[in-house]
Amino acid sequence: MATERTANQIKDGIDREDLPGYVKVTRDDWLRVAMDLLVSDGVSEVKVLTIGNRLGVSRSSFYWYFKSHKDLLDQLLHEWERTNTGILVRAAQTPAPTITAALNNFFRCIVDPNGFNHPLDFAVREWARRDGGVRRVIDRSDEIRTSALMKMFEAHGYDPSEADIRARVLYYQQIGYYALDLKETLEERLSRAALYLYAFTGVHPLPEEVEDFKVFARQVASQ
Amino acid sequence: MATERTANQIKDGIDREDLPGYVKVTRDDWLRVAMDLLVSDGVSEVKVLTIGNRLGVSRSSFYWYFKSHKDLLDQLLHEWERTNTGILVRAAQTPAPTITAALNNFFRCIVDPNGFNHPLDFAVREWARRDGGVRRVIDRSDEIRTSALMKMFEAHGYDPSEADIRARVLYYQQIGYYALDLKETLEERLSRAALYLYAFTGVHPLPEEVEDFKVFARQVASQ
DNA sequence: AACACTATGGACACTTGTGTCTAGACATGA
DNA sequence: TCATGTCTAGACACAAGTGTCCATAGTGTT
Repeated sequence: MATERTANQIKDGIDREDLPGYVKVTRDDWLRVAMDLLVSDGVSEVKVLTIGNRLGVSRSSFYWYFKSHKDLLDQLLHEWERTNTGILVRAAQTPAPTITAALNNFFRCIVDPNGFNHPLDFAVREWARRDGGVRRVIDRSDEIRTSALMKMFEAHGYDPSEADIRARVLYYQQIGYYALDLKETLEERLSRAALYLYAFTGVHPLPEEVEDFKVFARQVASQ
Repeated sequence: MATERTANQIKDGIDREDLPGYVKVTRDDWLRVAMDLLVSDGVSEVKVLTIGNRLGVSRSSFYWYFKSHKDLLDQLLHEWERTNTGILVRAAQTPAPTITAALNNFFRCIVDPNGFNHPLDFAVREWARRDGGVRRVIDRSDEIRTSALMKMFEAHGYDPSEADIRARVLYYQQIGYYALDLKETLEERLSRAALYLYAFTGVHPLPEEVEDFKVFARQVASQ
């Protein structure tokens, strides 16, 4: 009896018989669980012990893959920097016939689960409050993001100072929305889409543009 | 030699000879330093040891005034609840001739150092992410605040659905602005005031209204 | 079948935090 | 001046975290 799990079958019940040698978990496994913890509970909960327990592996094993706890955190920050800002900037730069369509591109990447990762963004932001190094990295990213959004408004005929303000209001309110951590449903959010678009651009969106966006949002949400 | 400070002269060099009996610090001193730590470093840094060191007093003394560490945190949350939301709601309810003037009232309380305390608000928000009890308290406050702002827009002729959106954009972006923790100077912010007002209301503010606000902001900033 | 190599487990040392207990310092009032 | 009551200091116990050391479990190789 006592059907003990073999070394390669721990971890969420997924078989890992492909792993070479006497390996229970990989470096990526440590990183993945660390990232989950960072996102859901904040940097202060990213603990070697906690991750080890989740992986069903002893704490000492961690030090085979990472120099130290700080080493792990550096990797997480680097991963954030590599992904989130690039996604947002690319969305802002996507060509669009009207400002409303351009804004739709922005919101597409916001609501897409495979797009901008706000829980991660927010966790890193919180982390930055207690770590000057992180603070510097995040300041650079914010600058890059807002200036990309400003260029987006400029490309649709707003003069520089108005483009700057609208970029800020748009970006700030989006960060604020997730800072509030509201529990709205998708439909609640979508019911306000047309009015949001109007408030952000100052022009009334075409009904078909609003409808396009709603279709897209429902589609990615049901993925 | 060895000019030792007497028991009543610790704490930031302020004489405290008025304290009765053999008292070095008061309950309020513990609360005040705890609040400072909460605001500047987050709830995880509100430690009995740290506060005690800052007050120049032993840790044990803490337990004379508070039942436990959690007891202290409860007091801080209660203090936040008592102050911040009320200040914002009162600003939103202040009578105003135009929507621009009403918005100026809102921003007045935002920039006033004696008004809305955003570092505290943000610290509590961060805290809520890891504490369901705090989460419930903060959700209630957000609801109260946004609905007060919505009523403010409605009172100036916006229909309910537009008032709702404009209240949300205004409140979300304000939370976002402080979430970003930008290092703008007051003049940088003021240079954008007219455009912000336009973006939030959809109507161009009168020059004298903008000027009124700038005068007020410079005045409270130099206090 | 012995070996080598990689990754893991467990014991240990150290640090930092909370909370408890008890002796004692200090002002005040009789 | 001496007792009283209020606050404080220091020692202790305990828990949870990081990091180190070394033995050893498995795999793959010869």
